[in-house]
This record gives sequence, C-alpha cells and structure tokens, in this order.
Amino acid sequence: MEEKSISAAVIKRLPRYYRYLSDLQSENVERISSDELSKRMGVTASQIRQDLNNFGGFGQQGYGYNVEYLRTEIGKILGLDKVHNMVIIGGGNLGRALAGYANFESRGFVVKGIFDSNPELVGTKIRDIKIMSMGVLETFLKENDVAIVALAIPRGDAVSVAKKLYDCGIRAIWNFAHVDLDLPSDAFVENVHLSESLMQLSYRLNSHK
Amino acid sequence: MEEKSISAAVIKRLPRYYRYLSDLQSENVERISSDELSKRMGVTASQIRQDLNNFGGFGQQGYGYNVEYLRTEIGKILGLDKVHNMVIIGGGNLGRALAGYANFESRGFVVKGIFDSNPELVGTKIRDIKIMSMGVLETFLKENDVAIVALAIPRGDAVSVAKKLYDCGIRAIWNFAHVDLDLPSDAFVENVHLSESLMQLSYRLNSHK
DNA sequence: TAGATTGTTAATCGATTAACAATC
DNA sequence: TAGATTGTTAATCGATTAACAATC
Repeated sequence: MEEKSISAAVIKRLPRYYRYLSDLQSENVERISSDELSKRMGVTASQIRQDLNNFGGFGQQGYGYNVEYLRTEIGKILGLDKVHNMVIIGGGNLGRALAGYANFESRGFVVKGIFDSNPELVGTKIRDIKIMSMGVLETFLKENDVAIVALAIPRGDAVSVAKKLYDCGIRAIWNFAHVDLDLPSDAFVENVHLSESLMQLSYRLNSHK
Repeated sequence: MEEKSISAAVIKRLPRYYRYLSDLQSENVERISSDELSKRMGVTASQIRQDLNNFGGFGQQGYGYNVEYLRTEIGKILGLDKVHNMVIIGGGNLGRALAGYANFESRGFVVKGIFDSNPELVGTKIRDIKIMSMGVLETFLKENDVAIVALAIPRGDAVSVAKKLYDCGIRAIWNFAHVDLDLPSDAFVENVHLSESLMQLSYRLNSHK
C-alpha cells in the first residue's frame, strides 16, 4: 500500500525521535529546529530532515518543527494512536516483566492475557491478568482481537508455537526466544535476543584492551 | 589496539553466527561451506566470508569451515572464553529475568549480586543471589571485580546511577532504562529499549494494511 | 590432478551527509 | 523585507554483493 517502502534504518530511529519529542514536550518546549534537535540527540540535522521527509513535510521554513504536532504525527506513524491487544506466552520472570512494560511504559499496548504450559502457574495472576493454559489459547486469540503476541518461552518450543500463532491469524510476534522463527513473509517478527545483546557488550570489552 | 576497527554491523551479526554454529555442532556437523551456511541463515555467502575475514582466515579452500573450530574462534572474538562478573541494578521483574538469562543462557556471565533501592527487597534472594542495598554498591563493585552492570531501573534514576558506575570504574553497561546514558567515550553502553522495539512492531502492523 | 571453496579485490547498491534553492 | 530553516537534490561514504584468482 506504501508508495515506496521505508528503510529499516529509518524505522528504527523513529521511536527515539518520539522519545525526545515527548521529553521536549514535558519541558514545555514549543518549537525546535532540526539543528537544535540534532545537537540534543547526537545525530546530524540532515538525517533528521531526511528521515522525517520520508513521511511528509512536518516542518516550516524559518520556524522549525512544532514539538507537539511532530510528536503526534510520529505517534500516528508508529501506530501509537491505536490500541493494540497483546498476549504474552510464557509466565516466567520475563513474561512478568513484559506484562508490566507493555501496560505501563507506553499506553496503547494492552495485555489481555498470559499463557503458560505449566499447570502450576495456570490460574495465578500477574497484575490482574490471569495466566491461562495453552489449551485455550486459540479460542482466546479469536475472541479478543489480539494483534501482537510476545513469545517469552524457551527456544525449543518457540518455533512450533509461532507456527500455531500464525495459523491462528497472528501476524506480529515479539520474539524473546533465541531462535529464528522463519514465518511466511506477511508475518512481522521483532526479535529481542538478550544473550546476543550481551555478547556485543562482551565483544567490546574484550577488543578494547 | 585494533588495526582497523570492525563495523557495528559486523559485530551485530557475530552472535548469530555463533548460535548457528552451536546448533550445527549439536547436530554433529563437522564442516560447512559458506554457501551451505548462507542457505541456513538466509544471508549471502559473500557476507559470511567477508565478515569472518575481518578477523582472519578461518576456512580452507575446497573444504569450507570446521564447525567446532569456527565456533570456538568466534567465541573468543566475542569474549565468551572468559568469565565476566556482572551486577544487576534493579530487583524488579526485569532484574529477576536478567539474573536467570545471564546465568543460564550463556555461561561466562556470572551474576555476582543484585542491588535495589527499595528496603523491602534488600535481604531477599533471587536464585541464591542476595539483593543488596545501593549503599554498599561501590564497595561491592571494587571487591568483586565486576566488569558488566545491567541497569534495570526506572529512567529517572538511570542517568545518575550510570555516572556513579562510571566513576567506580565500570566501563560496560547493559542499559534497559529508556534513556540515553551519554557517558565518556571509553564506556560501552548496550541499550535494550523494549518499548522502542515494540513500537517497531506496531509500525509494521500499522503501515501494511 | 580436478573440483571445490576460500580469501580478497572490484562493482554495486543503499544510506548518510552536504549543499542550496524554496519559502515561511 | 531579511533571516532562518526547511525540503530536496547532489555528493560522499560505507556496506553488501559479485567475481575470480589462489589454493587446499
């Protein structure tokens, strides 16, 4: 549906713009130039203008950008003006942490349910959200208009659960399992591979002494 | 100390190579060509050879790469042959989850202690690791040869705690707070901004319908 | 040796930065 | 109007891919 597709590099920077604009707004800054913003963020003004102009002209020559307006527009681009129903699979510590994150850090992501295959966890609650058995997942997904599923389970189970999710119509998976899910191309998978992130830190520690 | 510095794009791919090689090894695959590996991983063989040759020639013409040897070498590059003492700041759900991850998923990262400013948490234990008060952090860091600190605290406190850590000699921070830490250039910060990752998923969901 | 596959150079592609005309 | 700053085109830089000679 897009005229020309936006590069992954640009999309990755959008949430950071959104964060800086939110901060500026809470500092009651009304307008900002790409030059000022570039100094705050440590990127080039050129990059900011190029990035934004992928989506339209949000600024005004001689004035800069209106902070509130630009923040709202980037929010719309990121889909933050809509509510996204979520489900978390895996009721361990990571699942618990995600339940908190998704619900509080950015509104618009609503955790509808948590699922776990461990019968001992089923029936308990995490912050008012009850943990359900994997057996009722399929029905739940269909009845609750779930858009995003966070996968916080061991890698051994992740591939088969992901396939099942795809078959249930889920097209967005936030994947915390250390495995590549490899779903059809109309599915979106956002990987958060914590151990790989830690290894990058260890690489730098290792190579700079 | 490096002759020419390795690009961030290459470093980011190393842990994934390591993961695939570990999988191959547990499948008892002895050797693999860049072409075979490229098919498995969904990248070009050219990229694999280019990436590896940043660090030396690990293969052999006409044969390919020895899986065990290459895995070991990449492990060394990533510093996985060494033990890294870690400390986690923040004993909430995320801190708990990280304690598990770091200790179990990849050996070599040893969680020595967890710190929290909440007096109610101090004294309790997470998987044999006791939660300590922030007051004893500085002494603990010095006495325990801590190399990496995971910051799993609210963004409001993160900047000042990070500065303190830097002053205590910590040069590697695994940052989960939604803020840019902005430390001197000899410090390594690896950011894991979960809400920004979630926003990228929401962007794609939003823009493709 | 012949075949396979690397290591590496050269070509291409894409992303970032610089420059500047348009315009508020 | 003059000054400021965008939107956008052009130049540069870096990363990826292709090609192939070296060599096991």
